Amino acid sequence: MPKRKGRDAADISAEAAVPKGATDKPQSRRTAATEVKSPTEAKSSAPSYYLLKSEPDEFSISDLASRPGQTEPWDGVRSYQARNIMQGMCVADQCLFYHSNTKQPGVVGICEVVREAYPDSTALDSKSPKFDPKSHPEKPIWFMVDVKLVRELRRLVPLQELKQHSSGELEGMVLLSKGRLSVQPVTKQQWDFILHLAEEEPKEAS
DNA sequence: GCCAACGTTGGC
DNA sequence: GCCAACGTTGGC
Repeated sequence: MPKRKGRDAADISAEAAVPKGATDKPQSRRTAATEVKSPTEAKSSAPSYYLLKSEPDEFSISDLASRPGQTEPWDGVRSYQARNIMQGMCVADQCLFYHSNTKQPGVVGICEVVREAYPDSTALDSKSPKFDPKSHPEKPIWFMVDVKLVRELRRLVPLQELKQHSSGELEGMVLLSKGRLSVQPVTKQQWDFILHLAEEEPKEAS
C-alpha cells in the first residue's frame, strides 16, 4: 500500500503537467545516469548510482527492511525532474537511501533497482493521497521503480558531514546543490566516498 | 519565452 | 515552526 516516499514538489495542477514529450516515452535508458557510457558499455555493464530521499516518518530504511522480500515500489514521486531521472534507472542500479526532513538527515543505507520504471499506482488510485486525476492507465504521467534493500550502513552519514566535503570529494554532488530533488544521480566517485565515510567512526562536527 | 509570484521542500 | 532555496505556474 502506498505510502509516499519523499514529498515531491507540489501537486501539479491541471494543465501543469505534461511538458510535451515528457510523458509517454521513458527516455532512453541510461540517459539520466551521471556518467555517459560508451556504446559498447551501454547495455549491461557497470551499474549507475542514485540517491533516493524519503522521510523516515513516511517510509524509513527499516520499513524497507521489514517488507516482504525487502522490496518496495518507490512510489509517490511527483516531480518531473525526479521522474525523468527515475526513468533512466536500470535493474541492478544502486541507490543510496537518504532520510530527509528529520532530526538527523543523512544517508542510511543502500538499495538496488529490481524493476524498472512502470506506472505509479498511487497516481491512478482515487483513494490515494497521491492520486493525480491527470494520470490514466493508458497514459500514465507518474512512474515508480521497485527497490530492494542491499544493506543498512554501519552508521548514518549525516548531511552535515557530507557538506564538509562539498569542496573536496563530494564537489558537485547534487544533494548539496539541489536540495529539493528527491531522486538524484550520484557519481561513482561520490558513491565510493560516502560508503567509505560510512565505515569510519563518526566524527563530531567542528 | 521571460520572469515575478507562489507554493513546497527540507534543514535548522 | 521558521524561512531560504528553488521548482512551478501563469501573466505578459
